Amino acid sequence: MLSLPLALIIFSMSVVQSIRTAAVAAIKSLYDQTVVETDISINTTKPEFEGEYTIVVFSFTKFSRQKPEETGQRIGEYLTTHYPELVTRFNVVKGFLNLSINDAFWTQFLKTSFHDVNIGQQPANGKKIMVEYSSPNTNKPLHLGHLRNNFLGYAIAEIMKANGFEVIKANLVNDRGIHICKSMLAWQLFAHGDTPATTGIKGDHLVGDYYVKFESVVKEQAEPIIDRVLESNFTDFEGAEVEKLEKLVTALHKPEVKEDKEKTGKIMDDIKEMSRNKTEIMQQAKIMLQQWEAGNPEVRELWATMNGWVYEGFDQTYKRLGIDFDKIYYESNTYLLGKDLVTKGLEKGVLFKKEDNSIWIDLTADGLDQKLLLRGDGTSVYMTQDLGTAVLKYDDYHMDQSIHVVADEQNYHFKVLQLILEKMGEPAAPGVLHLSYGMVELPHGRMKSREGTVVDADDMIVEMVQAAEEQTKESGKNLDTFSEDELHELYDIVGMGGLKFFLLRVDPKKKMIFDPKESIDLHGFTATFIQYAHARIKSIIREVGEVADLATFQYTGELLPLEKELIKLNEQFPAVLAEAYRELSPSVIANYIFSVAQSFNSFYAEKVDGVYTYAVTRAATEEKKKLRLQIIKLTANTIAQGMKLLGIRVPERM
RNA sequence: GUCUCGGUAGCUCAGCUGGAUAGAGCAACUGCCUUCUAAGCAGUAGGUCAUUGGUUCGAAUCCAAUCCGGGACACCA
Repeated sequence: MLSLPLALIIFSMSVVQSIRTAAVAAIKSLYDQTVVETDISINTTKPEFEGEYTIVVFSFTKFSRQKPEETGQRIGEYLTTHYPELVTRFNVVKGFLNLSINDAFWTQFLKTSFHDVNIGQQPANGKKIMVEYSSPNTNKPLHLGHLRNNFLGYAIAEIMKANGFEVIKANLVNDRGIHICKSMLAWQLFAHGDTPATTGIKGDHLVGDYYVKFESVVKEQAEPIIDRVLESNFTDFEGAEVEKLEKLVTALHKPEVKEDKEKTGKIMDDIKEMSRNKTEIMQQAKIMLQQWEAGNPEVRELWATMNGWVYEGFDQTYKRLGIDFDKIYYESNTYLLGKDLVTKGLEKGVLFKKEDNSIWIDLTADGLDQKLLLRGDGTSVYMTQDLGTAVLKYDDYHMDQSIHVVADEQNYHFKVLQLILEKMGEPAAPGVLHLSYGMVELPHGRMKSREGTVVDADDMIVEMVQAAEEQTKESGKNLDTFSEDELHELYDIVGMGGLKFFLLRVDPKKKMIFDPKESIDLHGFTATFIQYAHARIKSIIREVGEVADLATFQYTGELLPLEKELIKLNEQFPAVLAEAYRELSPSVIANYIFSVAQSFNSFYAEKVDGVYTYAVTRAATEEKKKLRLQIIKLTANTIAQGMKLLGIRVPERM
């Protein structure tokens, strides 16, 4: 085997990858057995054993026909003799082959990477991905749930970019429908011409206030109707509705239902919902929606004006959140698009028509139900619109993948959407991917707008930045050298970072509990902890100043444990980045960056007999100083880059 | 009812493509600031990994059943 080129190849790969390659060769040579690299299980070595990485050899005993200990011993010997530039020592415990990686491998990696501010960035792979996120309704301001969506979408887009994809960030704004008509109507009835300008209220909040007003009027007007229904007086209803209500009310009086709170609640919800639909103000809202669809100029103008207020408000919030989009779709422009598709599907025989002219798809063969795609009167439903926009987006960009960041309560909807696109043979179909994330709950349970437990996004931002300011002042730090502007920027970096990190640090798939008290905490597993580590490093770098020949320096002595540990952790960044992409999970990055910061803090603080073990400015030799400077620069770059992927800034000092 | 996701320390979460004595953070308790920032470090305590059975040299991880919790199953979006 040619040792020099091999060494070069190995130096250009990750450590784990190099070990895999070497192990495959070892097994081939020792046992004449061909194994796939992915069949080799490699873990980081437990701290109580010597070594950095461990090969699990149990599964090799099948073909080695030796005890695990012997197998490990032989592979270990092979690796140290044939790959000395990679593995210097080994030890075998049971079926675990612990490898000590050559220090030169680490220092070589360090030399080539420490100054790379774009560390982890993969070369372009020629593939295009659209990430659609945020997707707000225009009748209410953003709340905590939207924040998780926004941060997730943004971070996923960044992670995709870092993995070499071309990314289009898209926002599909739901700007039309009964919800916005509710706000418009209530504004007409009760606002006396108030605008954001005359009231000083942020546009999205003003519009949201009238939505709330609308709902309270509905509630008021529905009460007498509900009372009549409960007295079996159905004068407000007609036809099939009367029959349904009769059934519901009869059921309500059954003794077994009376005892069952859950059943009673469900029946009452049905009655309430039907009654709400009969209120005068709801009827008016429906008329307004019809007028909107008919293009009534007055309604359209009010609609444009109020949506304008909302967009101004949203833009402020997005800016504050540090979130942006490359393309904005409006449902008012796209909601009619699905109809053509449905016609096409009908011609192809994928869809079918019922007697009332409504159009359906039968998914029973796929274990799902029949699904309505077009109403009997020819108007579209939610699914029709989503089909239309999916096709439109594909026509616009021809992306390889289209990721929809949408809460997991819509899992069924997306399953159906994908299936329909597939059956229609749409080219967009294979690329559609639902990034389903769990809802954000408060310690007491779900946020409910009717109960006023919704946490407003703008309020949340203000609170977090305030908390950052208070805790900075309480910390007893010397803030004299900071200007007012610098302080405000710092509070912003810390407060916003805290909020983002808190929402991104948990696996997106899982629902999460948002405890306001905990979210304000600046200690432990938080953005602040990581930002602090970064600021500390920058402080050291400033103090050290320029060091000659750092870029070409490679340390040749022996590495101390935490020096090695930090380099090793940093070296894993590209692998972590790839995993975050595979799992579509920014939390992978968050956890990793935290462990890097933790590791640095230990490195920073270790002290024996009053002397810092890993001192940089006061290192015992010039070589150690250069080595550690490279290490901390690398660490700062990894932290900054990782946090950037999460949309979180890191301060130079704090 | 059917489908689906989850159940790990008092709390919030990692670990889940099977690997060594299950890890963090918070809360509790001990220590550590005259030397590069104590928003930190070192340590103590805290666990029938929901339960039961199975597969395996090896199970928190895979399979099955059960229990508990969330969500979905609209001519709402």
